[in-house]
Amino acid sequence: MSRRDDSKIETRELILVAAQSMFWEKGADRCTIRDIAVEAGVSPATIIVHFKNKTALLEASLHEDIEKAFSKAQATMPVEDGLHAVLVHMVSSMFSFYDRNRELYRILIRDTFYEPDHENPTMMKMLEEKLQLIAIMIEQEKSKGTVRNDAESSLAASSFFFLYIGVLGDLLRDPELSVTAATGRFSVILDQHLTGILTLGAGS
Amino acid sequence: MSRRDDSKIETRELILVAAQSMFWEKGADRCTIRDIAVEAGVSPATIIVHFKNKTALLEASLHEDIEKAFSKAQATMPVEDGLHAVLVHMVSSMFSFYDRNRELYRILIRDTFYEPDHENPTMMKMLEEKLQLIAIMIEQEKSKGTVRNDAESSLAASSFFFLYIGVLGDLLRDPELSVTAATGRFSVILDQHLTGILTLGAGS
DNA sequence: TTTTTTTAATAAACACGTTTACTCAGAAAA
DNA sequence: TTTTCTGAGTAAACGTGTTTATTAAAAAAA
Repeated sequence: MSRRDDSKIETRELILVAAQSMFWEKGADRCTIRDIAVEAGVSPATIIVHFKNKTALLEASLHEDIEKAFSKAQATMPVEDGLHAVLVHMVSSMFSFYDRNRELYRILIRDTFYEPDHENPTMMKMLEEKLQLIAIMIEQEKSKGTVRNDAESSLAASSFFFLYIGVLGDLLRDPELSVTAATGRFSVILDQHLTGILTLGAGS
Repeated sequence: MSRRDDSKIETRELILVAAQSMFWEKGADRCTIRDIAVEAGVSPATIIVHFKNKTALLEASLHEDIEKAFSKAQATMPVEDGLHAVLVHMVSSMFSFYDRNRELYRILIRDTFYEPDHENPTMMKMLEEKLQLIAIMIEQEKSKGTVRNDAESSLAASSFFFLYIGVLGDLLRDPELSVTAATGRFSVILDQHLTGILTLGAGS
């Protein structure tokens, strides 16, 4: 590692630290690249050299903590209590995590989620990874016999994710909605999804 | 109606027509308010006077057609074929509609969906309306006896919507994904949701 | 009719993300 | 060591959404 590379990494870290604290305190929309540049002691253009655009900087600022929160939730999964309990636990944990700064995570998702072909890949990459994990869990439930064998597990994982992101959206948009209420909402929705809402024998 | 009000409406219409054709042809991101202003023969500031911001203009440009597409789909619902067929029909119709300009509708959703407290209300208002409709349909299925009475229908409607918007997101983000494939994906997901993915007796 | 008030429309300016053209210190080559 | 090359960092400029201050014409009041 040359001296030049060292200082490059250092600069990147300087920017990242400044961005993290400023995004967190003022909100992503209310804090400009110029603000962060001043705080980090670099020029605005330098930030773009290191992070391509503001959204990429936001992703870089937040994704590590999200990853950690997920791992922590995963480590405390009530594996004995069945699929429903496990999934509600994961969702509830993440809801609590995002609740610490709803506004900020709302903007992260807004600026990340509907980009095409994953132009800002960090966040979407992470999601796909997690999705894979869920699919594996469902596959394991199949071998336990609790999930029907004909249920395609990657689609079931997608469904789970769509329901999760849906309720999460409600949570991030609506300041009136408590984490508890959102978790309850998700719990019911998941239950409907697992057991079906049709009367027996009415399946399509 | 005074002469001033008349000309105001006329100006608004001028802007709307220009916006519709330019958004459609160049895409929302690649066409500026200044472009539209020139096309409409007004100043950029006038557009903001009439529409508050670019997103509001985009909403106003598109919402009527979306409404029409939905009504058309609703009018051709295969009501005899059961809930699954009806819902897949609605979703399939809307997918085909959005397929005419995926890029444009992707941006509409991106700029609309994660706004807080419904700052740009047009699109979200519409969604809530449609959600209400779905909830009523599910309620009717209950009285027919095809849906379980203990399934909360507003949450069931939300679920449906989350699954729909999830697959729609896939469609709008991924140019490789065909309408047929997306519809198929949704059909399976909906089936899972209606009948449940758990083995019988394994319900929570 | 004359005066006052309202407001649709606008030009100019502003804010902010991003691009461009350039510099100069450090690495590589001679 | 001297020269050449590379690329991290930047100042200045640009593009574009939005705000501000102003105007003038229509409506209301006198």
